[in-house]
Amino acid sequence: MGGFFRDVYCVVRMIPPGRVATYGQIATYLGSPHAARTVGWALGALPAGTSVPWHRVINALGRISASRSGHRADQQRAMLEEEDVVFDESGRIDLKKHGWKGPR
DNA sequence: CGTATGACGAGCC
DNA sequence: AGGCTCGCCATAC
Repeated sequence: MGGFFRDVYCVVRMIPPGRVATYGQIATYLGSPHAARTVGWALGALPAGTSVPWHRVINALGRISASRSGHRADQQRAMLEEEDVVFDESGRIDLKKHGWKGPR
């Protein structure tokens, strides 16, 4: 289709509120289990105010990785807490509890 | 067409 | 448990 990005956005849009998915999980779903970095790159290309729930995507450690070049990490955490996602003392999410199991 | 980049992941120390 | 290194993939230049 238009490209890998569009596919990434399509999958991210499927993630329901209160659930989170990892970059690798999305990459695997798209058929490229080793393209996790590219997934993160696709999300980083999203403009502010996008309809894509990019905040529901975190790394395999259950942690937010967006703090690199912008304070979006703080915003991401706030948005997730709005959806009842729980963070532990280390700022990590329990993927066993909030992890997205995929589309049904 | 070759090199560099990037919101990752798994392995090793 | 926490931090560092190498590997992988899809765009940009």
